[in-house]
Order: sequence, then C-alpha cells, then structure tokens
Amino acid sequence: MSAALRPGAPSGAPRPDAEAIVAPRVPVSRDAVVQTAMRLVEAHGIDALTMRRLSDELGVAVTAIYWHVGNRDALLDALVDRLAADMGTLRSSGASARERITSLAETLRVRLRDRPHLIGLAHERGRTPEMFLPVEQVMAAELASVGVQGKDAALALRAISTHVVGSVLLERAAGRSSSAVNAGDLWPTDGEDPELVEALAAPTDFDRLFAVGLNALVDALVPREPPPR
Amino acid sequence: MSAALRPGAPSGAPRPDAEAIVAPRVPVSRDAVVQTAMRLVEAHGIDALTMRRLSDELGVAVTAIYWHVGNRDALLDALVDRLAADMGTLRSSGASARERITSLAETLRVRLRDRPHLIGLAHERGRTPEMFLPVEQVMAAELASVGVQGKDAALALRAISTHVVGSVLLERAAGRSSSAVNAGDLWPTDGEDPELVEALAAPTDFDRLFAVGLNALVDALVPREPPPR
DNA sequence: ACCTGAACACCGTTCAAGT
DNA sequence: ACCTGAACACCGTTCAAGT
Repeated sequence: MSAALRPGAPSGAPRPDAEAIVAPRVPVSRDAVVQTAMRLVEAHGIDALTMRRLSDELGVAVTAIYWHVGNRDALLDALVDRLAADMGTLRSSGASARERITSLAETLRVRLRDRPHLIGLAHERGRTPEMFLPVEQVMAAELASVGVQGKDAALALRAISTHVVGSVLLERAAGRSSSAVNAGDLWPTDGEDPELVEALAAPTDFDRLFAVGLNALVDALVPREPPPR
Repeated sequence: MSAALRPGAPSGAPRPDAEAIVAPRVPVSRDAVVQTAMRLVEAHGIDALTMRRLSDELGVAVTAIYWHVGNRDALLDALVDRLAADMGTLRSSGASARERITSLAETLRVRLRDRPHLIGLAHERGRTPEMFLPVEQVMAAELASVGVQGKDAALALRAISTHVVGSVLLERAAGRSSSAVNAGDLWPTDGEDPELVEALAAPTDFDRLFAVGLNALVDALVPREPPPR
C-alpha cells in the first residue's frame, strides 16, 4: 500500500537548467521531508512517524531521509520549529484590556488544540515557550496599558500561558484515555453528595473548566483600570 | 554489566511445602516484575523500561516477563495502578477551609513532583484522575463545609486538581528542555520594557507560579464564610 | 506453574558505494 | 548533490518446548 509512485511521476515543471531529459529526478527536499513528517504526526500521532514509513511516503529509501535531516531527533526539532512558525501572529479584540487578554488566551487555546499531537511533541521536548511567543508579545502590551510591567507582567504572562497549555495537554490526555476514566467512577456511590458524584462521573466540560480558571487568573492579575497618571 | 545474580541466590526463606532441595528456584513473582519496572522508570525514565533490560535486571529470560504481566502495555497499566495506590490518603491542616484546601493542593503537588516520570506515564495514558482521588475526597468535605456542593463542587475540584497536574507536567517539561529555552531569550531586546524581557529570560519560578494560580482559583471558587443556615 | 531459546517483524543508524 | 543496499544493534512479541 506504499512505495507507489517511486519512478518517474514528474509533478512540477522540469528544470530547464539541467542536463536532464532522461529522468526528471525531482529530488526530495529537506522541506518536503519535514512537511510530510508533519502530516504524518498530525494525522496519526507521533508513534506513526517512523523513518521507514516516512521514506515510503516520500518514495525514497530510508537512508535518503538521513541525508536531508540528519536523524530522527533533528527531524523532531525541525517539526517543532515549523509548528512555532505556524503559530503566526495575533490581534487582540475586545472593549477592555481584560477582555482583550481573555480573548487572546482563548484564541491561543483553540490554535493549540487544533494540532494536539504536535503540541504534545513540543511539550515532550520542553519547547512550549516558543508557542506562546506571539500571544505574549501582544498580551504584554495589553498588560502595560493597565500598568502591569516588569516582573509582574512576566509572572502574569507565564501564569496565563501555563494555564492555556495545561488545559490543552490535559484535554488531550483525557481524549486518549481508552475507557475515559473519570474520578466519579471511582467514588463510593453511597456518599453524602450524590449530585457531586454524578457530576464527577460525567465527562469533563473542558471549555467551562478553562474559562473558570482563566477568569480567576485575569481577576487576580489584571487590574480593571489603568493606573492614575 | 547485568545478568549477574542469575543462578542460586536464595534470598528469602525456602518454602517448606516444596519438593525442593536441589535448587531453591525463588521464582520471579508478578509483584517483583512490577516493582523492578517501577524502579527503572523512576530512575531512568520511561524509555529505559525495555522488556529486555527488565528481564536482565531480574535475572530471567525476556520471555519470562510475558508470562507474569502479559505484555508491555499491561505492565505500564500495572505501574499506574501501583502509583495510584501509592498516593495514599491525606489529612488537611489549616485554620480555615480555604487554608486547608490550599495546603491539600500543595501537598498533592509535592507528592506528584516527587515521581515525575511516573506521573508523566500516567498522563500519557490518560489516567491522571486516579491520582487526584485521595485529595479530592478530602477536598470535597472542605468545600461542603463552606456550602459548595454538587456541580459547583465538582467544577472546583477539577479546576484545582487540573491546576496541580498542569503545573507539575510543565515544570517537568521545562526540566527536560535541553537548552532550557525561555520565552525571554526569544524576545527582541530593544523592547520598551527591559525588566520584563529580563524576567522572562530568567528561569521560571514554578513555586511562585503555582501559588499565584492556586490563590486565584481558591479566591474564585471557595467562599470565605460558611453559608447562613 | 514457571521458564528458556529460537524466531519474526519492526525499529534507528552507519557506511561504502553508486550516479 | 543526492540516493541506494547491505549491515548492525536493538526493539516487542509468539510459540513450541522444557522442568
């Protein structure tokens, strides 16, 4: 089911500057390797990314991959690089600084949640900070506008972005749980608060959970008014 | 450097009910397998747990492991089971319900942080809820004492324990980062708030970060006074 | 009941060799 | 500059066979 389009298949214009004619060759670029790897990880998770499967997908021998990216570890680094670049920039929207900060955090969350396997990878490699960068830049300006700067601003930024990744990671983990274990299933059912047990047995509402935590953080860290001048 | 104490070595009393005499045998129990696996993971991380290394450590052939635990996946499940059991129970201490809840969360955090590789494993397998169980039981009682019950209590419990695991997971990830990438290193140094950039370049103070988030959550979710009766 | 050894399919990686 | 094939050490797992 693989190794299909190995020979020929000259998609793309033939390069005029080559002594070609015989076999267009269309060499696999480093870029193509990274891109295909990204697709594999997004679609089937990190375990699906084996050097051999990747080379199959590209229609080359395994060893060709090594020429382009060095080894698997370097390839994973390249994936995170690209993911970080893909995060792009953000604009804040909302009436007050607090609303704008809230909406920034929500946007980042959605963006991360769209590519769960890849942010899982970034997490494993301790490179989540790079994912925050774009939002933090904008958020810093918002904080400054209400008088939060310096070390306080750094703390607030970290608290909020930590909350975002934490939420995404845990939601992802919950999704991966085979039997979807919830705390409620483990509680004694003869307790004094059956409504609590029932609520814990139900699947977590991650949207609400995220919102509650975010609200609490914003309340604690972002003042309502700009400071008196 | 392994496969050392293979034959003989009859540690533990010889069983009197056996037809033995010739070779004490001391069979490897399922319990011993799980225990050794746990040690391996705690000491060297999940990747160090290969079936072959494990069997070496136990002084048996690889295939013997399979007889005791089925396969690697089942073994990992057994590890998480044991971890959950090891979490034990907790007592809350403090003057008010708020203080007791705060100290419970802090205790859970420390307990999880002591075994980073194992809770990483539990996380990967979507089984963190079981780690919370003991604390949540006690915390539910504290919440009830200030009038928080039912669905509200469930939300509060989840918000707090999510914050705890999230913190631990991210701290662990930061520790695993090779070059300890911090957001500050990526910011332009010609910004308008050099103190902010400097603070972001410094390593994260996870204790403080945790405390700030926890405080915000407790403020938002746990009332100061018990409700009027 | 408990363990071994051979065997299989699958990894990542190196290297000499080809064009 | 780019790719191949053979080879190596290491995985998890199955199975028939031993005691």
